[in-house]
Amino acid sequence: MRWRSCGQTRLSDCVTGGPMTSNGSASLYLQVARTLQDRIATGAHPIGSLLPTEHMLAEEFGVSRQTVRQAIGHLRGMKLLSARKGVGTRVEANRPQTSYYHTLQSLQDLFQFASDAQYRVTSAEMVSVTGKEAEELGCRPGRRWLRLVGLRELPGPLGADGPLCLTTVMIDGRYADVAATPRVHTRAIFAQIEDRFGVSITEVHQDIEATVVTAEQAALLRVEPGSPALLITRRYFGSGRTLVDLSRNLHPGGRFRYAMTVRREE
Amino acid sequence: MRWRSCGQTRLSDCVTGGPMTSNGSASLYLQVARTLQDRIATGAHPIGSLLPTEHMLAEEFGVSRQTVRQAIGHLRGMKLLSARKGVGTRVEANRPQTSYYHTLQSLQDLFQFASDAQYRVTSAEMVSVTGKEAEELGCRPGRRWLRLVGLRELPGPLGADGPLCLTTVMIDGRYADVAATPRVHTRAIFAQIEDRFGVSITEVHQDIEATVVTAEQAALLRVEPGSPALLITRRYFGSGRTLVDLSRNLHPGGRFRYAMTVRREE
DNA sequence: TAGTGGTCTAGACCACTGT
DNA sequence: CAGTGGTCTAGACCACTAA
Repeated sequence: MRWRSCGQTRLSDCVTGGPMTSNGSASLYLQVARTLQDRIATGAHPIGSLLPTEHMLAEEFGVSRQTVRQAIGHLRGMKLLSARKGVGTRVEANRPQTSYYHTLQSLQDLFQFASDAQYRVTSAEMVSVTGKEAEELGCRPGRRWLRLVGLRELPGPLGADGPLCLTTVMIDGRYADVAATPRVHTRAIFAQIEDRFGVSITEVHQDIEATVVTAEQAALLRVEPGSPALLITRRYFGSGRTLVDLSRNLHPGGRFRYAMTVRREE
Repeated sequence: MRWRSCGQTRLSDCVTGGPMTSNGSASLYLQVARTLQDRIATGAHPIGSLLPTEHMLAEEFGVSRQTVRQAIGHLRGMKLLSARKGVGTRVEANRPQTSYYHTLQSLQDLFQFASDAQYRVTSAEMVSVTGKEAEELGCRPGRRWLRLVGLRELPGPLGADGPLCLTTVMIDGRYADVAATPRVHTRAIFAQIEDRFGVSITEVHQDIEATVVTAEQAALLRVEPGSPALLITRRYFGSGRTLVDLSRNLHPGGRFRYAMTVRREE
């Protein structure tokens, strides 16, 4: 069935005039968009169905096809519609979903310490992962990964309070060259892999839990054994959801806390 | 000075043909966009400067103004350009900044426990905040807030392991009616305030730190004293960055961890 | 092959801005 | 006021999809 395949609709009949919306002077395409949005919201165009063609809508509303396209473009921006060449315009959602975003300028913002922090690697060894560790890395047992262990600390007098965290990194063997031998890193491991191998990190999974430090960890971090700490595990995924590297950061409680702000879209 | 105020530029001279980009068949507006992007990247159009007018660009490239607008719209979507009616098109950025997003369907997703968890309030008292507490709430001393103290727990047998967390909530006195007396809440406090008072939460600040539970807290949470816990503080802001409510959640380490995924835009 | 959305043009008028 | 971007039109051709 075609929706109103004939006959013309005056936009002034359709636009519901809320108290805040001065619809009288709204652009034509916004009036069209609003009308379509109302129809979608009321179920006249169910989710999954195809909208009338742009040509038909143009005829119905008595506007040019370009104006209809602008209206549809507006609703596509709101994820209410999607369009495919040769097919049509599909209804994707009932109403605009108010979602909230946590925006990062770069992945570096996941780290919440100064960008000049240094990662001093004390041990770098190639290992064949087994059992539980292979499972954590999402690979078959026997695959080779580079394991780094070290401390992250601020340079100069700022670092006098002790290390920021104790960090263990597992790097897929393919990218082991970035840190094959122990040294001091001033750039994040994932960033070095991105640059050196042209891999692009598309997704990061971060996991935060509370724990208490063991005697051994306490000595390295220069805190009391049994004191609280945040254990932050990050998994960096490249294209195809393949794990590129995994880092495990143990932050002494007193020296660190994780802050984030979430904003409503728009 | 006007940039190339006269003379025409053939697009085929401008588009740099990377190995992956089949530029030969790219849309005209994408070729224009690419050319402009190159010029911006190379500093021919410095950040903060105005682009030549749409009319001039159309003339220069030998395309219609609509096509230039499409190209500019493309770059505006990438936050490289911004446009103001009556003024012009301004260069905002050097190159596309790859930003990453953490998307939430709703603020409920900040909570990482089952949505049927109950908040059992054991104490609700109106207080006049002073000193440090007033500072935390960003208000003058003497302002009245409602303080709730209680446990969040799962209903039925799922809750047998003990409470999910020990939660203290401070509610701006204006909205105190939503929880004036101790009772069991099945919906988040902020959501009740949103519904009841028409306030809309536009921003949430979340703060995660590690701590160890005191003897008193341990008894309530049914864990060992000195065991690790996550302390999650959330500040809910309404329009104008006014604090609507603040919640402080103490999660026993073993029962809880905070997970989030960040994705590259597009 | 018929019909879709994607692109493109050459015009036109408008609201807004800065002088 | 002149000039800007924002909107709108009536055409046209194209690449793509599904029958």
